[in-house]
Amino acid sequence: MSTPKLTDVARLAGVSPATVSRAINQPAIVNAKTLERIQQAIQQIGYETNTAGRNLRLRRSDALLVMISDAPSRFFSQILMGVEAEASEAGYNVLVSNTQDNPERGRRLYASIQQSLADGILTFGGHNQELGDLIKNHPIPIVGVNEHLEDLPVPVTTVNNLDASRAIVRHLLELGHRKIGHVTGTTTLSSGRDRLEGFLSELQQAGLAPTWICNKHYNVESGREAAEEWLHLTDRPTAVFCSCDETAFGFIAALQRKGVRVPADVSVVGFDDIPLADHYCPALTTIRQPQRELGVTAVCMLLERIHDVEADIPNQRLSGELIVRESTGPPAN
Amino acid sequence: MSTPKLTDVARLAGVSPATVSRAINQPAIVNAKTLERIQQAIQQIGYETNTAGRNLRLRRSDALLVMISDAPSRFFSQILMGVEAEASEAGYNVLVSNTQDNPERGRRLYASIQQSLADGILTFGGHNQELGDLIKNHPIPIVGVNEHLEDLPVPVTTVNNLDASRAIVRHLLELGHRKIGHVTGTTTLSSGRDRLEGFLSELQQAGLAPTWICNKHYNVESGREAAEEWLHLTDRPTAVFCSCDETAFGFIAALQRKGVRVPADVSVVGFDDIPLADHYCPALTTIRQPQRELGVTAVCMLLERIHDVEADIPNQRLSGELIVRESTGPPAN
DNA sequence: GAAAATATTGAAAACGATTGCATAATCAGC
DNA sequence: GCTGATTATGCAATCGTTTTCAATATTTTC
Repeated sequence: MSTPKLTDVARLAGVSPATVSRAINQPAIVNAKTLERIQQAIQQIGYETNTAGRNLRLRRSDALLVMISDAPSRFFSQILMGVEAEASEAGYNVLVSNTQDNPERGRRLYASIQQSLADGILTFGGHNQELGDLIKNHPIPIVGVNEHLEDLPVPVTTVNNLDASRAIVRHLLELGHRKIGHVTGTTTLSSGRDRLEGFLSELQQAGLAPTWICNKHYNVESGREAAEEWLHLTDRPTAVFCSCDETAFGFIAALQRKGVRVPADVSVVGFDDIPLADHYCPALTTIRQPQRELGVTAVCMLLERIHDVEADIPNQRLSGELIVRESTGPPAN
Repeated sequence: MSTPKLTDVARLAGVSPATVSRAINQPAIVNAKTLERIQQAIQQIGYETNTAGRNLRLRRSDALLVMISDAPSRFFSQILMGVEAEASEAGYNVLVSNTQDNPERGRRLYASIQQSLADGILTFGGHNQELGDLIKNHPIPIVGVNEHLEDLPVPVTTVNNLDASRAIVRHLLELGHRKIGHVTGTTTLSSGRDRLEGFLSELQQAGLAPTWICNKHYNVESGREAAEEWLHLTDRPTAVFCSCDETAFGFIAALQRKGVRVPADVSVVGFDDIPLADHYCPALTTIRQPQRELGVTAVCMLLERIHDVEADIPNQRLSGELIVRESTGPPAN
């Protein structure tokens, strides 16, 4: 009466449970005639494999855990779509959990593996502290997304922040800018540091020093705050590289409110290419990140790692693409 | 040598597995002295409950499945945070899966319940077709988020789209507008229809007819397209209610590009209050949706339903709040 | 201090699926 | 028609927990 199980199928098809199991998992090795009878029985009573039973026996979960930090990542959902697609393609389920930046919760998440609740972990953003000790003791399949996990032997997939930032600076130099500023992202994250470093190194290569560096975070408020600062500068940069699109929007909006025009008075570049970037006024010059692909790549790496925890998987750097739109132009002078 | 199990704890503590299990799940009924010995043993060997074994025995999964459609919902990740928080509070895990608008995949998702992979389903957006037959045969714990599932006995949590839309129209009327237009959302979704209906009914109550109705979808492109149309109107509305913030942004940006000023030339209202709304130029008048709370409420309803599938759970309508900012003002005349 | 009540524990049977080993059935070759 | 190889199936153990039922130990009550 309740949900049908393997035994029920077996009885109906007149075979042993073992044969039914084989019919499902290795159809090739069971007699064609028998196979058909079993499949019919399965259809007839609407049998579905019970995951708990299967997981128990196989000692695995076919589930992936997505670790995130409370602040919804800038384009978390986009990446998640990539993750979901690739994982489900490979027959895995996707669990989402949130550490809420609480080390204890991070530890419990890690325990999911031991609990055979998940076979591997994808971690968004730097979760170093909570993972450090754990990973050193017992290597578990884990892959980082977007951010490097310092000092931890964890393979990571990111966009090439260094190159992308250099491309931005080069673009601004080509437009004729010589006084260039940067509103940083969160520099406790590797992406924030890399974007800053790319910015500095490309400037240096051109024999220039940064005109303005404003230490902020990846969000809209930072853009507004940066705009306040910019307005009070005596020697204003003619172009500003904001470390993400949201920050750029906050920056531009705050300036526009004070009558400063973009790009006539100051050029602004973002990073990420969120959907709105193309529809802002002015449309935003930015770096397009392969968001979905980041998710897909991460899952591929994780699956490899699950297959062999010791596998030496190199970090994947996907390249971002500079998209030139309306927010950048020649300096005013 | 491998991961420790209940038996190992039992041996170490010198008790039977049964007692260990009780020590974990109902500590009150086990002798204080024994309890402590067991807890020490658990600590010592680092025992973690194996979920598969537990799920098999208990015939449940402690997992929730979040169904989504491919297009990342406008603020999917925000709601997801609410879901995750509430679910983990209640000891549930959260699975994310994507039907990709494929009925077959929807069916398989549903099967997750039978597979004891998840105890209940949260569905974002209308997944009627794929669920219709299934739900009628076997009632399963399922709750809808954001959108009503037509003709299906599925409890739903949404924002009160009707009232919110009325509030918008009232706000515009108070400002003196008499020629008001609406760019609809996806009207195959209940939210799109409700927002339209609220718009119409409030106008009617004021003895007015809508000046312009533009049938679009929930995205930025729709806003741009609507702007094209608006520019070609002979009798232009002085205020436009866009069905979501993104659409409003697309609309405003496209107008600004043609030299039309907001709100001087036309007032624009959005819906959702995404983070950028407050930092756009002009800052957007919109409806604040309790995104996180939507997630929390949905989980509460689902848990009730899991507890008793037959439970009669009323739909929850959370109220949105009109946030007046800079994008609306008196008509130009 | 004995009987009755209560508090703790253990033995063993599930939960549902998979698989090594052994057996039975089929087939090829001579 | 017999031998040996091959193909199909079944038996039974196992994965790690939980829980019923019964047994034992500890109190309480009169």
